[in-house]
Amino acid sequence: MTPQKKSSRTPRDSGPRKNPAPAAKPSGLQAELRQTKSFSSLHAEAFLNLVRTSAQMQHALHLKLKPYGITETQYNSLRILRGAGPHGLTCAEIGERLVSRDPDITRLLGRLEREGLVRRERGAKDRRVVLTRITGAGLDRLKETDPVVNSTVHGLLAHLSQAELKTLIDLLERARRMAAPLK
Amino acid sequence: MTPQKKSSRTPRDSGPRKNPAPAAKPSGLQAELRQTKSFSSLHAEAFLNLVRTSAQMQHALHLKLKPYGITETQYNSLRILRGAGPHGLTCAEIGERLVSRDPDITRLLGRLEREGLVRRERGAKDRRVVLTRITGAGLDRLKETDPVVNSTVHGLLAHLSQAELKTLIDLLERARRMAAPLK
DNA sequence: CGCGATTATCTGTTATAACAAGCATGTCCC
DNA sequence: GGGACATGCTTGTTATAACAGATAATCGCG
Repeated sequence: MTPQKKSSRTPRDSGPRKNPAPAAKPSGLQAELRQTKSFSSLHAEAFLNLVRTSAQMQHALHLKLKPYGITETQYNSLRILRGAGPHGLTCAEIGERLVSRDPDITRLLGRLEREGLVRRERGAKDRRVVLTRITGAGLDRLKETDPVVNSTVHGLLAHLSQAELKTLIDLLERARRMAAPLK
Repeated sequence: MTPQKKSSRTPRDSGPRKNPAPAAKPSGLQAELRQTKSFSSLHAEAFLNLVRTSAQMQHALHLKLKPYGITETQYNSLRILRGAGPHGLTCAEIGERLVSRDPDITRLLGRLEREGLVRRERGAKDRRVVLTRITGAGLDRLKETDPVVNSTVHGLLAHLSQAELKTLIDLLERARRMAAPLK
């Protein structure tokens, strides 16, 4: 039961805030989000830009992949398995290599197996592990979707110069250093 | 020799690279993902870095917010509602301002209402819309979580200089220009 | 008014994400 | 070589994301 008690406290007015920072430079994201206040710090602004840009691009890619009946994570997994070659990989290894974390590799692979894109098999040496390999159908699916992904990603970033891309990559890698690895 | 040929400034190139030889320039992300092949293009490398960095930072924030019983999107919504003041906002307006898209604002707000953090009410003038306002309890929750979010975000990016942050922000905003707005 | 088109939100349904507990090996150490 | 511990995956459960269709109110126009 939610007490839902009526708060005796009226919502504190958010009226003219007392000048928190020099809002001299109206930021682009601030306008996009129709925010009235300026960001509390450059760190916050960078973080929000990062998350928003990532979300927009992932969404764009998602829309492109949808007609092929495959999600970004599934595509990512297939790429990983193709790269791993015929030996296959364990669930843990796949998890480590995924661009963004998935706490349930088992069912992710289960879905891919149900569609015939991968095949799973208990390890012969260590019977605890399950080795997953990509199938011919999986390779075909990748062959079909690779150009879509490549051209989408390229199209999203084509307006930046090589130098700008390198700077961006460098900054992102350095930014990531303080974030704990996804576990 | 690096595959990074400096062709004339046309960003074309980045054709399929079959070169299985060890990459001359081992990128940081490539090592992180234990990839054997080099990235097919700078665009792909930038995209993957972007998505991964965003995911790691969001995950870090998620872990910090979890003890307070609130998700990132919920926190974002409450911030938006606090910023909007006592007039409240419609579902559509909230959706526009969310940093990352949520296709189901109704139930997102429903969960917040169930916890007493927001209150909803049909618009008097236009009875189609539902105006949502933050409650006292919602403001309290924000007061509790704001320092956590601020310090987390700050901690994640504190090792970058102001100039680097500004460059990063600028590049992200420019990168975003080609991505369709989240809808 | 009344009809159709539009807008804004809600509901139903399915799929996936997240977390926690469980089960089957494998390893180590006495 | 047998029991405690570690490892690797699976299963159960709940919450949330995603999408499509339904519902309700408003607006434009004759």
